[in-house]
Amino acid sequence: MTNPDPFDINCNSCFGQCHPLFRYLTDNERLTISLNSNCQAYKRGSVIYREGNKMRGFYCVQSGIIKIYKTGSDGKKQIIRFAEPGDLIGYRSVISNEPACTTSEVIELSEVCFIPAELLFDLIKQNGDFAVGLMKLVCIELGEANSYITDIAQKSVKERLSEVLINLYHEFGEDKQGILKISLTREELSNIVGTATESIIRLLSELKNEGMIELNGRKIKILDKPGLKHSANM
Amino acid sequence: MTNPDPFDINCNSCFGQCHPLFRYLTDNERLTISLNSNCQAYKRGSVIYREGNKMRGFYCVQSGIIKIYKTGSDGKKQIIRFAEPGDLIGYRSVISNEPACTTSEVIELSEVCFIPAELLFDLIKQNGDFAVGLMKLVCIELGEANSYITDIAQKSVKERLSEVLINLYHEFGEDKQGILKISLTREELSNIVGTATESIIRLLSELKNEGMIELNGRKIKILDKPGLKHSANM
DNA sequence: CGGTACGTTGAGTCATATCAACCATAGTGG
DNA sequence: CCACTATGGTTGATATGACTCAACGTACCG
Repeated sequence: MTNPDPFDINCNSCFGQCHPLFRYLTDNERLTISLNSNCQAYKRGSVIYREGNKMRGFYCVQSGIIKIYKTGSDGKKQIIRFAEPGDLIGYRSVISNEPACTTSEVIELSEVCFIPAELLFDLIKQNGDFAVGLMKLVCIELGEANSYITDIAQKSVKERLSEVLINLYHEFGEDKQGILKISLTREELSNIVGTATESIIRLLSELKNEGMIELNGRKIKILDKPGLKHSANM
Repeated sequence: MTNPDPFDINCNSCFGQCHPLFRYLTDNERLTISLNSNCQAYKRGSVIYREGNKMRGFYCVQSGIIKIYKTGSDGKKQIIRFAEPGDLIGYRSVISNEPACTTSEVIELSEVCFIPAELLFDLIKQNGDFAVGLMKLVCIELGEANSYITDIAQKSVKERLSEVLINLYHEFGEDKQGILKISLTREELSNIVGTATESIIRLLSELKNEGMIELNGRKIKILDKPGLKHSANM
């Protein structure tokens, strides 16, 4: 339950790393944002915003990895997605004007830039290309959510785990030794797949025995991508 | 596999019944739309657009009920949501510029108005209030999808069925005799809950025996709303 | 009158959750 | 420096929710 305090950082070069969306902005708009935004670093375990919070703005991720999850009625976490450098988080609740429907918690040391809500609305209204771009972003996320619903409802736990591993590979890639760059606990994996931790452990070692993956603690190496995809029924 | 042809209808008064979103439009914008849109009626079983289709525009529902579903890798349908009078369908794929990720099929005789994609983009760029309103719509849908993911991943089939019944009540209401206005086959219910048809049948009669609901073929009457909510773990 | 779609019930099986015990590791405070 | 505690990982045994398969009933429709 530790929740380390964030700390201010210097972020002159914010927009360099930011979402391609910001390319649509005029110099003037960019200036307004950099005058009104506020960058902070958060350590692993920090919560950037919590389910139920009223959102006064949204965030742009400069570095690190963040998990976005919902808490079910029995307290179990369900990871909805991850945010990486360039991603925006929290904008959904800002726009829909609802309390945050998810919690976002840092997995790897992250630098995050806060941008107040009013600026977001101004940009949407002033800059049509930005509006279309942002809307495209939400629509893609919605499409992914729809697929996720179908998968969870219809696939077996093993199929889902295989699919999750493939997705993590596509999203985060692997290092020189072929190890998945994102490192998750078994529990976090179970919170993505939507199952018990023990099931994840058993199925991971099944996949290992089938030669699909190699395991070394939290380090996961995918050995047989086509095999895994097949196992995921993709 | 029948797919009755749609037929043209007169739709002078389209915008009267349309989504509140359209209130943001100027008279001029409204005129442009009514000159370029095209209303048709579709019978039960008709498919308005099919998963994988390239979308040349989106639709505004004037009357009727439409189910929006995805087909899983084994061919099983997963109903994502329903569309009612005033709802927009198909806009997600238009904006994200992807092929349709769902199929929309008519459940009850529907009048539907087609609006070409270019007009949508023009409106977003020209009319800031419209842009914000539409974005709000997508964001709310995304929030609902996130809840759905969590529910399907964590709740039992019976909890989900109870919740679906409550949701159908809120969305469609009941007639004078207290019977849910939307009438679904057991299979359609199973395609919402994400389970086997037989399970739905058994659980419906369990809920009946517990005094939660009354059954008469497809007619479902909710007797004990608080009880159902409790059974849904809401 | 036969066909087709829908609904129901029973029996058997299997995937997955749950419960419990145990080990490894690392951080903490006295 | 050591005992203590928390966290994460693993394994086995057991229970059960939910699916599958199969048979049959029912109703409507051309």
